[in-house]
Amino acid sequence: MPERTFRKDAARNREAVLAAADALFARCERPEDVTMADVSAAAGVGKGTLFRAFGDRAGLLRALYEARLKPVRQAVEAGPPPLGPATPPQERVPALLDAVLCFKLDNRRLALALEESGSGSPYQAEHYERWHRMLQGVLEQIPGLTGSDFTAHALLAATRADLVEHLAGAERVPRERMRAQLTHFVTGVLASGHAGEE
Amino acid sequence: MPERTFRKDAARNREAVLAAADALFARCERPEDVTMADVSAAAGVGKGTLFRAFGDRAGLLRALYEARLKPVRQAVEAGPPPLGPATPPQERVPALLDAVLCFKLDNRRLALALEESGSGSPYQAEHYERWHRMLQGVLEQIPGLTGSDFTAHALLAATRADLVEHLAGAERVPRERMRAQLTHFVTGVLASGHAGEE
DNA sequence: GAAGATACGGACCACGGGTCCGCTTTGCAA
DNA sequence: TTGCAAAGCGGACCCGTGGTCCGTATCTTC
Repeated sequence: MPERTFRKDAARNREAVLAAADALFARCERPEDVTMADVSAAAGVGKGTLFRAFGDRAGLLRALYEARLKPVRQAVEAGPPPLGPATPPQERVPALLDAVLCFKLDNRRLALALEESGSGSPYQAEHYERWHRMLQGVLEQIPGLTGSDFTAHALLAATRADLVEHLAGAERVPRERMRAQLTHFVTGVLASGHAGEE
Repeated sequence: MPERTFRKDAARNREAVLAAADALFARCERPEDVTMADVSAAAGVGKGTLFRAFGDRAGLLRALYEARLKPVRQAVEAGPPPLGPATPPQERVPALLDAVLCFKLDNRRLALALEESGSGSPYQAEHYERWHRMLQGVLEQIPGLTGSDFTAHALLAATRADLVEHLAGAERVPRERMRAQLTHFVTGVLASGHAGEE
């Protein structure tokens, strides 16, 4: 099997960088003033090492994001209801979006950094594609609901990192209130398929 | 009145810069590779002039955007239905969002440039605030609809420049189809307030 | 037309992402 | 244990970009 074997020091440094970046992004105010040099310095590593390990800034962000996202992904792909695949669509869609929202609330700076510095639009990122496909798939199982492709985009747009950041930061909307509002909104969208039918 | 009087050459140069930037953004593929030096060169003007006239990159973008947006704003604030204030809310909300969408379709690159280079999140821009206030105000006139603040944000999020760009560019969704989908989505959201009442 | 204010413009600066290459470490094999 | 590629290291370096500065040119006013 072609699974590359990594040298011990390379692996150690990779972890150090990941940990340092994590800490820096958590602490900082705006993600763009965590510089690559900062990260490498905080990790006690040269810039060259950092760039060889992750390719570029976007690569580092992606790696961090993916690592943090892993538990959520697993819960969605093979976990118990209300996130897992056994959930009826009507319930699962709000649960999915709530999970996304919570994730972004818990990782505000990181999500922000990824979306804005992610080398172009966030819509090219594979993790966005994954969410979109998943959501669209579930939406399609809801009878009477049309335009699942656009609907999935629109619903995900309501959880964009910078919007979340704005609401949580500038408008000081408390976490639970925000979750309730999003859920209410999503539920409304799902119900709308049936609204005009009577 | 304290209305500063501008020197003739200053005014001329300002216009030249605006026109040049407009052309460059319209032509380019990705907005971030229109550089300030490019703009000043295309306008036949020094960089100093450009920066004195507009402050910084975001200032230039904002000025351009505002200029383009003016007709739409007027139509919204004092025009005939379905955009103007005389329109019943149920109709006006989709019309407003359709107008935003069309504007972003017609000015893809510019809107993109402004949202991503706009010195931080787009949610701090005053034009966003204006749209949001307006939309929220109209939403509040719709009986049975709650959470107008969040709903306004969520609906506007569905017209984000990079989403529009993604759909129009990568997914090749035709203009009319996109408008129809957005309108359908918006109408659904509005109807949802009444869905659970019977 | 002279004088003061205003604007011009391009050389210049700071800074951040990303590269390069001589040196070190590691891991395998004899 | 020792030898020796190969893999990895790291910080000096490069480059492009936004933004500044100031001597010079242009406008306005009297």
